[in-house]
Amino acid sequence: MTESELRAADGRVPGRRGRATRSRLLECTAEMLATTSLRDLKVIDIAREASTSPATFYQYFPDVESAILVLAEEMAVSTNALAQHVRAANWKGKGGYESALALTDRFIEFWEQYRPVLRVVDLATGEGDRRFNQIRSRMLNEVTVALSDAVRLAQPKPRGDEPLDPMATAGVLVAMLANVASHRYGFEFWGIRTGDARRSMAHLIYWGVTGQRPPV
Amino acid sequence: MTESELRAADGRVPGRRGRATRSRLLECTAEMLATTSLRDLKVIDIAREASTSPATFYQYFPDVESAILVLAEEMAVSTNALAQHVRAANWKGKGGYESALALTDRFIEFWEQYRPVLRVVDLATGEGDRRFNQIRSRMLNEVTVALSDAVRLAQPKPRGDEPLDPMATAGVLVAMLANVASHRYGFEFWGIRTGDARRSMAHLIYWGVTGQRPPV
DNA sequence: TGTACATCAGTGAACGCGCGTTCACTGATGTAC
DNA sequence: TGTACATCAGTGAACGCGCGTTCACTGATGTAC
Repeated sequence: MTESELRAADGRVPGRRGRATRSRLLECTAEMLATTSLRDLKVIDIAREASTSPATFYQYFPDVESAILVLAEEMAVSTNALAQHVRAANWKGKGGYESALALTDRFIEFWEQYRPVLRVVDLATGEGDRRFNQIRSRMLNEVTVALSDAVRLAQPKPRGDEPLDPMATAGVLVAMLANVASHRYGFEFWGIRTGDARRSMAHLIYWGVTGQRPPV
Repeated sequence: MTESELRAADGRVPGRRGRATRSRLLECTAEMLATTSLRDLKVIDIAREASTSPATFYQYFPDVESAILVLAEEMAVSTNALAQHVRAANWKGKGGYESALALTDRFIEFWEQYRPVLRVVDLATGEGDRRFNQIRSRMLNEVTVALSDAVRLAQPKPRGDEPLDPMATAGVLVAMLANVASHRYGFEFWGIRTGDARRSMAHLIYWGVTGQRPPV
């Protein structure tokens, strides 16, 4: 286990050239996923697209899902940017509302960038695939925890009964962001303008985090 | 077009027996979908489950997706219960918070009931399938419009600048409900208790609808 | 109530495509001296 | 700098499974008289 070296299917340790081919295959997988359903994404096509042969694909990945899993892991790593953004944000007063708007934008950008991979992650998660499920959990967990810290700090002391659970509130807000981001098209279809959805989200985030009415 | 009669593949008009077989196939499709991914759901298996033959399946549906489409349409019809629930709700004071809690519960129940079909609807929508996309839009639209009416009525007159767009706020809230409902398992995984998520959602709904802080 | 005919319903068995997958091989690259 | 050998990398071509799909047929049900 000490050696977590990359290995080709037949046990070879890939050199420069091999690794280049492998990442070309990953790129092509990502590209094709943008225009093709997982169901219709065939090893042969990916290989052709990467101007190589199916046999080569199998040298690096046991199947298409495994290649996407690698892409998903790469994506998961880059969520820490979102989390850092949340941690760096200021949640007081007008600045807080700006932070909420900015977070909304970042989320939507992120989703846009990884839309095809996210599609598969969601699909596989829904079907009970453990590996994708873990990636999904891990990747959203970091942002959610960061946001829950913000909630914990910004929330006023409970006036009445028991306060809300910060992690629950953060989780719900992240769920909101995630779903709006992934169904933007549906919003437009209903005649909701992106700007309006953005402001509604920012309001809800501000409410959720601070417990206060936003300074419009 | 006047005759929108059900027709079997070869043009026959199904009688009692035929319609019974058809709905048995639908039932089995729904059942199997609960434990099988769309990818692995084969005509042969559905047919076997319904103790009939693949040839019979093709008598009533051109393929598996089409059968699921029928199930999705049935589901879409039953969303009007959700919409009616929203319309019947009272959003003032303590009762308003109760309404928010109740709506949350209804949503989660609904999602639980149709989880397998919703999975496919989301998947197909994500992949750009028009038919499923339309069903999704239609089914969420009714609730969203109902909720936007509530927002319009309950929202205080704009103090400062421009008010939020009610439809946008409603859409965002519905997105939140939908995503939390479909990823309940993920919440538990993070150690968030269902009760806490429920309260956080109700708070956000109350905020979104009334623009006021909830009466804890 | 019974018989004959028409139509509805279901299916066994087979065909064939398409794709996943593999293997024995050729070609490319690297390195030792 | 050149040559030989080892290892890395890539692939053509084929095999075969599994499934979608169909067709010609048998069986069931309904109805007319």
